[in-house]
Amino acid sequence: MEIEKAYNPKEAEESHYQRWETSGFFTPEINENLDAEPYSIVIPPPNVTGNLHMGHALQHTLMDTLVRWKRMQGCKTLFIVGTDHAGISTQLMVTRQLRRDENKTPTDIGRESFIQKVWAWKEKYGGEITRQIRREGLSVDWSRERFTMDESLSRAVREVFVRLYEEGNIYRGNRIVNWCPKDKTVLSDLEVKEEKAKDGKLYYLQYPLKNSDRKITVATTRPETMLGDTAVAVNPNDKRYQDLVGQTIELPLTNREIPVVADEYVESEFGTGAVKITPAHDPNDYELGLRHNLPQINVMNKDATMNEAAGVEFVNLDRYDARQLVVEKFEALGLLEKIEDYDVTLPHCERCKTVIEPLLSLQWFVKMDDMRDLALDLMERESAPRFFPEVPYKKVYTTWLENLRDWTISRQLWWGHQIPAWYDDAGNVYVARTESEAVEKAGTTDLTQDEDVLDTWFSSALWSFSTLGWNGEITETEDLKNFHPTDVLVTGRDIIFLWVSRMVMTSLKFLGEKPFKDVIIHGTVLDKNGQRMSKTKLNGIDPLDVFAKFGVDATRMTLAGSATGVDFAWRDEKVESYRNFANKIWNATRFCLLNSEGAQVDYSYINPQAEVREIKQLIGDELVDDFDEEDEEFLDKVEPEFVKDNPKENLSIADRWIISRLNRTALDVNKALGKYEFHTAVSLLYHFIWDDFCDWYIELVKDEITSETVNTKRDAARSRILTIIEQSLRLLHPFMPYLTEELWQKLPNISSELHNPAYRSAEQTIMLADFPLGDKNLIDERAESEMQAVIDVISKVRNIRAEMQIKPSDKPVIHIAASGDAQKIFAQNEAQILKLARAEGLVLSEKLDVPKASAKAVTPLAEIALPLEGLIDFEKEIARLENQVGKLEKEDEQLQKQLSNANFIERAPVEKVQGIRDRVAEIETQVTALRQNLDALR
RNA sequence: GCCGACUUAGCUCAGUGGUAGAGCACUCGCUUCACACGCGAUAGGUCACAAGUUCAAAUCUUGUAGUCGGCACCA
Repeated sequence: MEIEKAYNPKEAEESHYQRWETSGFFTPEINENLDAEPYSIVIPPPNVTGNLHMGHALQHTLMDTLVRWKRMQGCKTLFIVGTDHAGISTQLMVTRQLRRDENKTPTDIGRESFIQKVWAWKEKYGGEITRQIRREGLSVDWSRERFTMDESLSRAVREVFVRLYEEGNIYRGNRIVNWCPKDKTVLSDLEVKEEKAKDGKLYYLQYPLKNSDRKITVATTRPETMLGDTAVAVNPNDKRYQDLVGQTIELPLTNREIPVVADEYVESEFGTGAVKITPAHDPNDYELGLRHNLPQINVMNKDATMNEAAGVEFVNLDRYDARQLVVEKFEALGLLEKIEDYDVTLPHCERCKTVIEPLLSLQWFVKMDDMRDLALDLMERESAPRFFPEVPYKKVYTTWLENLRDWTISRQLWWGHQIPAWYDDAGNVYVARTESEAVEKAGTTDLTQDEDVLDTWFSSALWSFSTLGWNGEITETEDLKNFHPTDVLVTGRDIIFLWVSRMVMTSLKFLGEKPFKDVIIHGTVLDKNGQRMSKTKLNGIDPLDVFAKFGVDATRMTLAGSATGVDFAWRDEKVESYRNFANKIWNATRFCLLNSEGAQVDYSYINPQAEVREIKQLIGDELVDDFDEEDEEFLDKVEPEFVKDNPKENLSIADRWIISRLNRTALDVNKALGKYEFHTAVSLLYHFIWDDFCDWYIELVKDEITSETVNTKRDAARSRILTIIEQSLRLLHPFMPYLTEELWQKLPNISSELHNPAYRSAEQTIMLADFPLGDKNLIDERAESEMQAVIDVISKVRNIRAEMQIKPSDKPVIHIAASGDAQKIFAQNEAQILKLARAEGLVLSEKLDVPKASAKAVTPLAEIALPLEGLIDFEKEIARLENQVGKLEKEDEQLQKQLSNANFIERAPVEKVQGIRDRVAEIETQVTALRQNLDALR
């Protein structure tokens, strides 16, 4: 068989995905088992404008690993994929393109044609992210791909809106909101990021009192807002100002008069103890204004320039220019007391980084209280959803819910779900699922729909069930029945509030069940200096570059290999090591294939009992109707017939050892994945395959495998190693889909017969093979410890060889002194010991009888000596032995310290104490032997 | 201001109440017939610091320092 010397990821990556997809392997319908347990995950929908980044790659890898694992186990598996319309960023992108290509603004072309342009843009470029998802190898069901603005999903949005409105949980009102002057839309609190201002200043302005020489000083960071001041407030208990309460101020730069009011909100100790009140431009002032019936004067336009209410001198000035002018004018009037440097953190638009302007504005809001309580109850009652890692996210999530405030859901955009509210001439509002429903309610066709659209996250909040068909009108589908609640949500911590919690709330509210059982919060991939990757810092690592350089599978291993929930700095070296790992597997398989004549993949070669059981079952079925597997007598009767001379039963220590290790690994991998400890699974597989299988097992059986003598024994050995690699590939498949499929298809005797029973009629693929669960009965402690004894001997001899600088071509004789039982083990593995330790003879005895010029070593079960006449450097040998004695004695010292502690003997568990005593005895034996050797050398 | 996480070998990170682990880098040796993206053998750590709980602490508790993150407030 022709097989390349090195793994070429690109070839494998290009050849399998399309077949997987078109053969329907990704759809749940591929599962023929009617009773199969369902398993489902919805992908966090990436922005339709988006490009794949490392965060996606990480979460996608984790989800796909779980899905592939469960699918191989026979679950009816659904992995839902789709994209998010991403209101603001998509609108911005198309706006930019419109300006570049046609030098027009959205307003120039009008709402309808602009939206058409966005759809056209989406058709043309929106597929980029889905192409990249395919590249990652994700086993998502493309036949169920969704977009948040699909007709059914949009219907779901309107349904939810109408129902929340009708029960009074959605309302329209005037509130101080976060206004982005650049994007010209309102933002929710979660889309605002607080950042330190570079050179913040605090301005002290003096306001003269009417009919008095007195002035009252207020401090502000935003002097331009004074043009909209409608009061000055002081604390009622502040003696300095008590007499001024109720008096009138002549507000400079305006011809308005404003009152001094008293309010508990003002802290006397802070600043001057007097606060200027601008109800239209500050949330606290707004509240205070309501309490004191103050007018609200909006002095700004939507782009943060001043409006006419600010006065003729200021109109159309940008807010910062206006600030400058206000300060200059106060100075000219002699009313500028001072300017201090001041550290302020200012709210910024998360997307465009513009400083947010708090603005009084008429918007739509959701009252969250009812839904919040549903989510909190769920956590209280069922501890659901379960967060991984639980600390700190369970608390973060709960605390946020407890302090939840109303959600601003309207956005001044055109791209998105237009708010299903219509107004008649009189300004009456009709909220309805459709325009005709609104017309019916209003009794007139003369209606105008609300111009605004909904926050993108409003539709995302419905994602877990809207993708499965729920839209209010349709509330029951096969998919909903089978796959909701979904099993696990995998996402970043930045959207726990924006998305995770809102999905929980809407799902509980509208379906009466949670959207998912578990939530995995993955870590953040940082750059190699531990900095967050960002577009502005240009330190981002493009997953596609990494794919091209090291392969998709190596990248996936790197990502899955990081501990769940923990941030980690990106290292190309790490991917490189998994690239090497891929190559290692490639070559191990290559070796097996180069020696595969007469061999086949057949599980009974590594688990003869499975075959025995199967045959017994067969015979049993023929002999008696109600064959009972537990019927020992019966079993014994049928056994000898076919067990005799079965080559599959001829297992060496090494065979039993690797089978034991394989099953242990399989058990542990399943256990780790069950706890979402991907990194544990990765590490188990890495070390089983590289260390146990490649470094030891292949070497141990190499001579037998490559033997030119054709016989059943050789073929059995070949079948065995092939089957072990086949099982290993299955275990690895959820992590490294391309490599494992590529190799699996090359193995002899591969067929759908190896599939999980649920997929027997599907075209052959490793992704539907039965995932090895591991068999406890095949764990062979004895084989493991016996193999360890052999490995110890080989390692010690290798150590002597290296330290004594013995040429590879020099082949000494190994003398081993050991107990009779141990001698038997070494005798059974003589050929392997000689080969791997590069020796030409093995002498076994109770006691060593070797010349003085010998190098020696001890293992727990054996004393080893290599007669090295003429090769031995006595000085070096003494140093080497002393080094070993030193290590053992250091350990002995620590253990003795424990044993000399009476409390330890008394209180520590008996087996612990005994374990230490045993170890001490072992050390003593070894030290004695080594010392005798030292004495002999001196 | 409140809450939280992290600090382990040169680097990046696992780990855990009972003798410190990996990958990479380093040192030495190897054209050993799957693989130099390899093989073999070493070396390297008072597990941030201090106190406490315990027979036993790198692991639990408290405090300190540094790093990072979330939330709130900001006249």
